[in-house]
Amino acid sequence: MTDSETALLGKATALAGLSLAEVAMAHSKIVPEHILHAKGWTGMLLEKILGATAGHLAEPDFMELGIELKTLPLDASGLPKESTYISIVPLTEIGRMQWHQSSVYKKLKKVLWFPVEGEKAIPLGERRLGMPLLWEMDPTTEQIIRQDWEEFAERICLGEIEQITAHQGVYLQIRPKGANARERVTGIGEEGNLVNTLPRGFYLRTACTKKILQEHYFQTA
DNA sequence: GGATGATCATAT
DNA sequence: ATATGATCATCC
Repeated sequence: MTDSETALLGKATALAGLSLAEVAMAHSKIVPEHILHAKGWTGMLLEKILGATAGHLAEPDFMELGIELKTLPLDASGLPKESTYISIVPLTEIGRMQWHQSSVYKKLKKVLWFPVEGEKAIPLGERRLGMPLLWEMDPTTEQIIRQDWEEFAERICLGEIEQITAHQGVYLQIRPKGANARERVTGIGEEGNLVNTLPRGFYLRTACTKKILQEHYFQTA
């Protein structure tokens, strides 16, 4: 591990066990009353505290380190509660891209996973942070995600975006990603023409994050 | 109860 | 307008 990686992991590890209220107070932030109107608050808080730099770019949060920060909401059993948003699907360009150029690869290559209590019964401020994990995508996982991505890329450039549902993909899935169902962006139609369609995002299924947690937080035989 | 499709807030 | 941060609400 490089010095800057060690420093980042150290800063993150120092937060483990703290409640979001404690973390927020230490940084003069107010905990929102209702998470319904503050869905991304935890992730943005940690980005700010840890010094993420990428902003809205299609690059990892810590660009110089190539590390993406992801909070991981856990249920009462300590398993991931939700899928993880990765990036927007570049509908008109994905056909000309290679796996290693994709934002999915760039963002998942190295991830600082930050588990956080995610049960709705726990008020946002009382939710505690878990022990962060600096994770590097292993060849087995990459193979699965890469195959998912390449299948999606092929279907999208063949104009099949409207036929893709969240059911496709082993670890990766494509779901709508926008303000609402009336949003429109440019995509590729069935005749190879440009059409208006819903914006889509890549998401990582809990099947993948469950496995990551299993392999790194639990005793294995 | 889990997953899918829809939605909410913010930054630039 | 489009990206980021995600969780909600409903269906199965």
